Amino acid sequence: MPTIKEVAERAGVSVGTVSHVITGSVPVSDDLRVKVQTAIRDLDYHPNHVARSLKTSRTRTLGIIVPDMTISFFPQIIRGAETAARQKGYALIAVNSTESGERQTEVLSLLRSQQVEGILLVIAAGSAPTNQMARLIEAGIPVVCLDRVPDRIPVDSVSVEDVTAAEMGTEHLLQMGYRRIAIITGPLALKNERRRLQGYEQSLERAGIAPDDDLVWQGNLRTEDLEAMCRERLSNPARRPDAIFCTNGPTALAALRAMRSCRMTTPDDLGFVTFDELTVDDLFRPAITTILQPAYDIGYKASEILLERIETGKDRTDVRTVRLPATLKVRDSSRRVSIVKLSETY
Amino acid sequence: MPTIKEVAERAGVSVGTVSHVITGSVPVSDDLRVKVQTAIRDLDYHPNHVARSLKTSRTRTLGIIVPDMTISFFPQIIRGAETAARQKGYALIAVNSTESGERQTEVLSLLRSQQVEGILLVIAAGSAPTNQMARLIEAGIPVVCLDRVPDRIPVDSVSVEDVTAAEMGTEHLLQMGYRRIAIITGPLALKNERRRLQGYEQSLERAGIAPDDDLVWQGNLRTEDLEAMCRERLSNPARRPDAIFCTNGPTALAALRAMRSCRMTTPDDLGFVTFDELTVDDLFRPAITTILQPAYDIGYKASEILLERIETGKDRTDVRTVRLPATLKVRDSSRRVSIVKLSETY
DNA sequence: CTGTTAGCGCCTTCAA
DNA sequence: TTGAAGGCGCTAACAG
Repeated sequence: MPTIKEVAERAGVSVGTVSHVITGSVPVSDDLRVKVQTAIRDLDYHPNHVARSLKTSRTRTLGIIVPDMTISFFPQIIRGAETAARQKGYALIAVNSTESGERQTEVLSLLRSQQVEGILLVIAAGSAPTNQMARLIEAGIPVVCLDRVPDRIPVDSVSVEDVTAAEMGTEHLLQMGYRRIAIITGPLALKNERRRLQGYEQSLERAGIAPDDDLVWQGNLRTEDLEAMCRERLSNPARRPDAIFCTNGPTALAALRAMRSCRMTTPDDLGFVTFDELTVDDLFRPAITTILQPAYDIGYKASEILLERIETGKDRTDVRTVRLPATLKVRDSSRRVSIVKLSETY
Repeated sequence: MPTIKEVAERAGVSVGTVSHVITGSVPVSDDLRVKVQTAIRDLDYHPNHVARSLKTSRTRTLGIIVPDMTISFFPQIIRGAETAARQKGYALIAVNSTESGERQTEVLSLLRSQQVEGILLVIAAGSAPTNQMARLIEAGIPVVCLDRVPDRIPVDSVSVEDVTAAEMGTEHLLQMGYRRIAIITGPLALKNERRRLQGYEQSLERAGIAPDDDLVWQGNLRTEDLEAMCRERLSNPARRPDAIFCTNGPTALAALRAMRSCRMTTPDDLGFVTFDELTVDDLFRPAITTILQPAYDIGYKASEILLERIETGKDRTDVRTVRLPATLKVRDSSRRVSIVKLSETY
């Protein structure tokens, strides 16, 4: 790898001049500039970003930590964040925490060592991130939380309007005539899961339906556990709900698998609404009624806020909390099937 | 951010000693080591990776460039690559080329500037990467190509057994009784697309079916274009195929959309087989018969090869070409429907 | 406008 | 076993 010195030699100028050409910070005569540019091309010179960063203590790099890139919600966020970062000349490093608190600590440390100038964080479900985040912020590294917002820690965050979104889904099911609506949540340690539960409860209350603990199914994020829980809950016909509302994608997939093994289908046996797209638009059946989160926009917006923090070094005290609206995409799974139609299928 | 110097001061030792403790390269007495470790914790010190890299010219960082992380095939590759890298103590930076040659050049340059020690590359469809890659390799930066393998350039690569996989899909359709099998490919500038086409042709030939140019539908990777092409091809009943074989996921989605707008379904009107999973296992209908690529393994293996190159600085001349086997997952879309059954549906 | 030079934070001889 | 010092490649004064 050629260095700035070699470029200078080849162009017959000093390293200072080469640096001036590269950064554009100081005017250089046309003559020399051309010579330098030629040398750069001839040598296939790429400025050593590492050395530059050491000198300027600016890496122009952001980091983003997501639980698992193979869940389609997250790559969309990353793409949005990447686009916003690139527009400001920043690069984005994406890493997975594999939903593990321990691993999250590792990658956080990795990103710090890499001297990223700011971090976008989707908190791992299995983490108690309080200290970590506090230390980061104390160290002057801005953090913006996405999707999952921690309790009690004053930190910038971008997520969906959880309560409203959950109300939207629940009210839609109510309108379609469902009355015994079960909600399947992820870990209630996550604030956004609690908020979605809250939206559900508010809608029921408003509709004059008494809360029923039997219909609140709290799960973790492990597919097998979730599926087993759903199977068990569905196996008792007496207590069975007439509709299911899932607060996230993995939960919904587990619920659908459980329904299949119980030989139940939607909407024939159960109405069904979930957060997050499970498959590719509505090419496939059953077409699931879905609360769509603007994942790309969440990433984009979070990146913008982070960059603003970085570039203005703004006051830590005014925490920004952005909530973007979700949209309800009504499909087949929430269409109420009449009793007549139901009996016909037998 | 505290520096090694501050740690040294607080521990009452020299920076050299602190460095020795951190790297473990030189023995340090228990007494001083404990003091140093305490100071590190107290100060929440994280070694500056940038400075270390400058000194050692080792970043222990790999880069991976994919066309688009929101296509589910690629995150799986990334996860595999990340896991292999982590096991060797390397970090992985993932970036998107947005399927653009220009952007690919940019991110390649970015990764070089970031001093990554090796690059995993899924070539963007719109790129003529010959020079780029040659220069990288010349500069001593190892590259391993994944999935899409360039022509003519001797470079390590890991991909699926394209020919065999395509034969597998085609033969399955033949066995199910289909005879007019159309193939929809991506850009044939991509070698793996050509190889898949080749597998298809070989299978037809072996079955004594004459090649029919009318049944080879070459597309690009833009959804709208692909869909329009499929719609047009399907609109002429006389020349219509009885089955469709798609060489990649985006193509398959476009084909299915086109079929829907032509009011055709699979398997009723057309048999259907594609490379790559389109939706979540077989929860949804139509359940598409799929050639599954071991995406995670491809990423993992590529990472291993790259790391081997880096750590052994092995001879460039012995190019490694790894082909992993695909598997055929038979589902509904390739089940031949009898004429009787077909007429029943009307 | 151009050249010279002092570090950025760290690791690694080398000497003690 | 410890400490002192040079230098990785670059930028940003500063001097010319």
